[in-house]
Amino acid sequence: MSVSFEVTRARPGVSGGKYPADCPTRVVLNHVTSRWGVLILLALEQGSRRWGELHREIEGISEKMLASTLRTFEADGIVHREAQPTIPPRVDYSLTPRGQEIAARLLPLMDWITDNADDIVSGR
Amino acid sequence: MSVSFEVTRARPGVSGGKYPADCPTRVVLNHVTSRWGVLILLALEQGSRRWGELHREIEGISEKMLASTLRTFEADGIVHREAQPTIPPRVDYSLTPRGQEIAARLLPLMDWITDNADDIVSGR
DNA sequence: CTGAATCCCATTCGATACTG
DNA sequence: CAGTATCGAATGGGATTCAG
Repeated sequence: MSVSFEVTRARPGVSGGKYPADCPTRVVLNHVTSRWGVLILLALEQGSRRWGELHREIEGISEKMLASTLRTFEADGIVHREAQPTIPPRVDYSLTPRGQEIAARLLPLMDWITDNADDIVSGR
Repeated sequence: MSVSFEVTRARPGVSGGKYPADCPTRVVLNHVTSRWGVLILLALEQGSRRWGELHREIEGISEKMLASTLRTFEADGIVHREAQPTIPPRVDYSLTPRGQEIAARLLPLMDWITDNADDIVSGR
């Protein structure tokens, strides 16, 4: 299969490389690290969530940003959306396998931040 | 009314927790995942860099954002700034131990993104 | 209940020009 | 070289309204 290019810049992984502006990497990175992206992924990492649950759990997010971030992730194949055509409607969001891989790599970061945020913010 | 939450601590790491809007965690998370934060940290993870090197290596970043992101990280104790009072001036940036801990947790994420970005963006 | 659509303001971001 | 100053543009995000 012609091997996805080492072109993506003959680099040994990210380490050692540059960060071309036009790289798909940038797009995905921006989605994941978007203002609410990490929080949504971490919430879903703990299991499927309904719209309202996400809205409540992620304090401060507006309906607009929750909707648009979820749609972006759905298009990326990171989040799965399952709507039940009932009344009232019920929609569940969950991570796809791909989303789970990302979330798994986000957990160590968040745990570290959780442990150190107080010190950092208070200038220690 | 104080209410200094031990709440923030009462949880078993992030896993299982909520994400209070006023939590220092949010502040740090927003710094790290700011538009250029991750790229700067990963560039510095490979070693000390001069201003101009960072500017060249991180394609697309404006001088303004490079300056302000670096200052934020410096205030957080994540990046160390060392200026030599020479002419022309020379300023080196490097990760503090704290910054290295963060960067170490960013590498697995970036490596995964590097490996999968093409598929995601092209809709596979 | 789960959104989509619209309006509008605040903040962020980027390009350019300028300085020690 | 390493920034700062400024300004206009883009984006984020709140509030409200509407719909299935």
